[in-house]
Amino acid sequence: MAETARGTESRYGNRPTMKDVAARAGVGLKTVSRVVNGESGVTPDTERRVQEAIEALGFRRNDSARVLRKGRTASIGLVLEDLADPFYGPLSRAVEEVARAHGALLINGSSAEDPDREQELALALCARRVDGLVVIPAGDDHRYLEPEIKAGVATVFVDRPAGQIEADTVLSDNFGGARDGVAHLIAHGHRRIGFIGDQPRIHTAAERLRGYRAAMEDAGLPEDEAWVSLGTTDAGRVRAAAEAMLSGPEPVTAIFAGNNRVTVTVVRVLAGLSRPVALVGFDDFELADLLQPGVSVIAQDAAALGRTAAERLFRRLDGAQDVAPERIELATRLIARGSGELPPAG
Amino acid sequence: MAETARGTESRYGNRPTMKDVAARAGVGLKTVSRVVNGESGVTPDTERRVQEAIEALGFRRNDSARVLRKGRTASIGLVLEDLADPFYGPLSRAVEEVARAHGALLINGSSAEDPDREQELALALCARRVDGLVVIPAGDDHRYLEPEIKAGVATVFVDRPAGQIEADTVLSDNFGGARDGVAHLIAHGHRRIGFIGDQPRIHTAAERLRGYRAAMEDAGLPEDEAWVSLGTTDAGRVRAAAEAMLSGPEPVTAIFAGNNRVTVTVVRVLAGLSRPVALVGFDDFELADLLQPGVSVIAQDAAALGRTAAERLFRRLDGAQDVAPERIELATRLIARGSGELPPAG
DNA sequence: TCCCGGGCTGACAACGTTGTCTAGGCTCTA
DNA sequence: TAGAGCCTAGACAACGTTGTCAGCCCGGGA
Repeated sequence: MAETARGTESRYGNRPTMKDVAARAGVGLKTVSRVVNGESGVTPDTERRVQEAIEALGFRRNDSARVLRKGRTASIGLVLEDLADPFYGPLSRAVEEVARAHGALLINGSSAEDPDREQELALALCARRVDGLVVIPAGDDHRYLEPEIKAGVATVFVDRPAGQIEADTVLSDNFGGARDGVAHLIAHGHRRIGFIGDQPRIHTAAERLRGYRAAMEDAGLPEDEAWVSLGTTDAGRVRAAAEAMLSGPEPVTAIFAGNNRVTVTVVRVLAGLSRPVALVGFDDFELADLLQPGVSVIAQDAAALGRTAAERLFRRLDGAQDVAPERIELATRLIARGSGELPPAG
Repeated sequence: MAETARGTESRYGNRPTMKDVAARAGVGLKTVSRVVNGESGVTPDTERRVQEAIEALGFRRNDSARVLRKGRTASIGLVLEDLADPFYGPLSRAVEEVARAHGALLINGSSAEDPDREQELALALCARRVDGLVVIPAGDDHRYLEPEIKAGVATVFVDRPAGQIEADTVLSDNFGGARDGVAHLIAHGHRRIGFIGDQPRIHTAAERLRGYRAAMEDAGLPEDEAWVSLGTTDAGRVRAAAEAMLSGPEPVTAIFAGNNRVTVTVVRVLAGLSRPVALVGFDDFELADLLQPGVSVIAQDAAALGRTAAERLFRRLDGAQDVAPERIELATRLIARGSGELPPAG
């Protein structure tokens, strides 16, 4: 414990470096570098000696030093809301696959829907000198990223638009999707339709509400304050909102749920009811088809969002710096499974 | 376009460095470093001048250089199977939270259940000099990590044990969980019980099969080759397996599903059947309670697995290097929702 | 025999930061 | 007023790698 194996090739507790490998192989530092990087111009015999030394010492190149020297990290950052959310898993995975195809690693962090945390995370990633950044915004002011973008950090926003700055953005057609979903309910005879959504400061929530309103207006239906409820998506709040709009003298006969978490809670509430209430939810979810009745949804393709964003990002990294920022909108798809086709009860 | 703003404070296209900030503020390099790191010993006036220069130039410290100098990256790596799998989302998030509490970032990658890719990823993370590594093994030989561990990379394996090396491991009680689940079916009168699981080379799959066999044996029940099916968890394979054991002269009256993906497919198969078949699945999943009947499961706590592993890792990083590797096993929990309590039909 | 060219190889600086050490100016006390 | 001591500030080396450049050796041609 007192006497450690110090001073043979490398200091105890420290990793061997190319210098150590070079010393052991009896060659120059640069030759080791050449072998490690598979550069040409090394005789087979020298290469073998170096390889042996690498094996013997358990050498592994220090990428921090490499990055410092080369300027590129071959890694990109992903700032999302919550890795545990089933919507972001596939999105994240899609980004990772594209990154992998470009030889880059993915560093990610969850903002937990907190703008300060988003900023902290994004800037920490910039300090690591990620080559690019994919951001699912929690806040609505991204001017803090301007110096970074100017300095060459390719940045793409996904799922929600950037605030106060111009940048590439990949979105689902939240407005159109919600409008289609509500129109679907209207087509099945509903006139009193509730909307339960996320907090209005969140772009997707606002857009979906706008879609709901557009569909109601298109159909010449009145709107009732009591039919719209916005707020956090925790089960308690959503349950209360649903129960409120389902009671009273003129209860809604159908509900449009603003996202997957809301939908699930609404399904639970409706399961406890005796009369049928129609439901369409935004976002698809596993097993939606197995419930009784199957839950009709507006599906968005999370993987496609991630893939599109990441591809856009690497296109910029591969030279298209001066292309103007673009806003890409992906279509949504109505999947009818039964719950949206129930006729109005009562 | 030809004449760029070169040579004022920093080269065009490159980020400003502390040197640039120092020049602009008219102070020494080290003073900038002090300000950036909030060290003491700088007069308020000097600090203000430096801060102004930082703002003006949009300076952000280069953490690569910092890491090179300091030796610690304040980041840990997570190698898992598939970020898009609903089981790994919460696990990953839990690891991230612990990392965040220790001021570290999380770099992660999916192995896609491919041992070579797992190794490639893990070693790439080591080259980045992550301080520690959380690994959900895809392969069964991890000797390739020995030099890294020896060099000080704290490593913890989760969900499945390390192969061929001694290392900290955090597992669920797969054997006990499966045994309890099958015993639950037996207690409700079943004698012909099927087992559909993942590939036997995967540790969890093997353990769960062992649990199934133990429960059958404990109850003195015979075992039939035709009741056990192991293989990939894609829907086609699982569907075929389920249909096979549900047909013939002596069909099973209950099925134990080896993981969440299998369970979901089995639920689909059973939904198409006229007679009731009992089911218990390993892994809980959202909405299991809303299906008809509710799906009984053996639940493991993915977040607890991740949290426990990450805490173990940081305890090592915080000085407990010489503690012997430990194997921690977390209990599972039977959640009865109806599908496991169906009596044998026919 | 000398010179030239090409293939290998290594010395050295640089990337941007932090730790160490020293210098200079100030205050405080005798 | 001189000396001690503290506080602020900057010069410099080092972290481990890669790019540049120069040197060596060997073979071939004149």
